[in-house]
Amino acid sequence: MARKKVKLQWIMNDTARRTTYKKRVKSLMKKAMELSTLCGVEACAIVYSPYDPQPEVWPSPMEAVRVIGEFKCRPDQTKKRLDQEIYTRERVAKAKEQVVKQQKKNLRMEMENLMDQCLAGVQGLQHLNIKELSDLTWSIDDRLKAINHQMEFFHHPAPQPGATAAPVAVPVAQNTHLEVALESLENQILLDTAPMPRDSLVSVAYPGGQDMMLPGLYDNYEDPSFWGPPFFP
Amino acid sequence: MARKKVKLQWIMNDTARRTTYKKRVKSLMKKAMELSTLCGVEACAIVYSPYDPQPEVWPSPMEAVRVIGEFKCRPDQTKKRLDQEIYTRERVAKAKEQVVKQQKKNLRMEMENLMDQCLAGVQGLQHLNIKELSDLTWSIDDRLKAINHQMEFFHHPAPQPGATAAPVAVPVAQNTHLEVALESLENQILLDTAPMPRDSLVSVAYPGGQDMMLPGLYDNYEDPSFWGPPFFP
DNA sequence: TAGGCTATTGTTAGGGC
DNA sequence: CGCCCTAACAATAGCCT
Repeated sequence: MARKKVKLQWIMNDTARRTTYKKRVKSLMKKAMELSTLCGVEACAIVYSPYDPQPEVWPSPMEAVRVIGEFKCRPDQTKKRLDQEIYTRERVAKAKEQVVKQQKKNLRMEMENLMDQCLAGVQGLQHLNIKELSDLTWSIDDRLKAINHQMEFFHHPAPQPGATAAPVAVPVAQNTHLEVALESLENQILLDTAPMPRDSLVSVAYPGGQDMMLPGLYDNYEDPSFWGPPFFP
Repeated sequence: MARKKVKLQWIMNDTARRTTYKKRVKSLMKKAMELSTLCGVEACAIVYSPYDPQPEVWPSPMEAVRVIGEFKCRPDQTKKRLDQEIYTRERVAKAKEQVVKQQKKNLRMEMENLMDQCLAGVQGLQHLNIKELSDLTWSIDDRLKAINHQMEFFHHPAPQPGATAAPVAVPVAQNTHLEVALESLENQILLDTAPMPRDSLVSVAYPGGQDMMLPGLYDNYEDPSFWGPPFFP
């Protein structure tokens, strides 16, 4: 019995995932058939799965290809919508890349500052009194906290500034702060770009209440003034 | 409140159809999204409707085109499946055409017989006694019944033998006997052809219990022996 | 693995506004 | 038309075989 409401996320358990797939894909096709019959509309649905060499297709491979062809070849607004989508997608990708880049830059700068301070401290260690030593320790501790704060956005990945962008290829149950922020950024752009905002995008939640600041929708994310380190003198 | 279980057929009422469409297409896209998320599979869904100049597409026009392209270009079994489907479809179309053709032929022959009998009756009317007159009337009546019986398969269309095939373009609530028979024939062929019969086609019901005989799966439906008039001397 | 079962959640037809 | 509501209907998660 459906004891609990399942969360909308990738099902880890293999057999459960397969079972759910089999049930749901069948339902989906049925729903498509019902919609087409009840409302007299043309429709098609295609699902690729690792459980079958052939994709699941409704109403038939031929019909699907025909329907899609009609959709692809339409020269009017559909074409424009496609171009618009390509444009938006590129814009989102570019913005995301800039966000990640700047985030890494922040991290690197803070680590360099920390190293500088450590180096200075070590070099002048013999000349410091207890008070100065304590201050140095606290200062270094602050820098460490700042670094940790920055690193939180990357969560799991190694804190090396030169590392590639978090390659979270496998589905994860818990998104990193960076991922959440990127998603929020994408939603902002989509909302700004879309002529008619979709319902699913209207409510842009910000889980976890992180304080990573997202820029407004400006065109050049290269400008570091948008990303100025909030805690650097 | 959903007081009654709706029948799976085209909704006549315009506003109700539109409302149902709006609700169901939204649900369909949601289901597609859930399936894709839960099971980590690629999927797309496209619905054309008269209620919107643009088709409803999930997950996006671009993705849909990409997914379809992948499906279309696959050279292996998918291609074979397409060819197989084309072959089957042609076979079904040919069989259906032959059925309609023969049905019309039957109708025409019966009408000609009726006319012959009427003509003979009229010409020899003055020589007939009461008994012969009664027999003639009953005979003509039988022929009329036979014609009506044949015409039942066409139901609404004009009974002219030269008329084009029943052009039931608009959705109808009640299928004609001919349509039901043709559907049954199609299902027979699909069952016979399909390597793995689909669940939805296994139960080929024959609503109304009509007595129109469907041929077995032979290759030449032209042979009138399969369609020999059941009530001709 | 695939079906069958059922408690539970999800969908939606029909109304009202 | 679109939106909200609710009861009736449908889908399905988790078990079991």
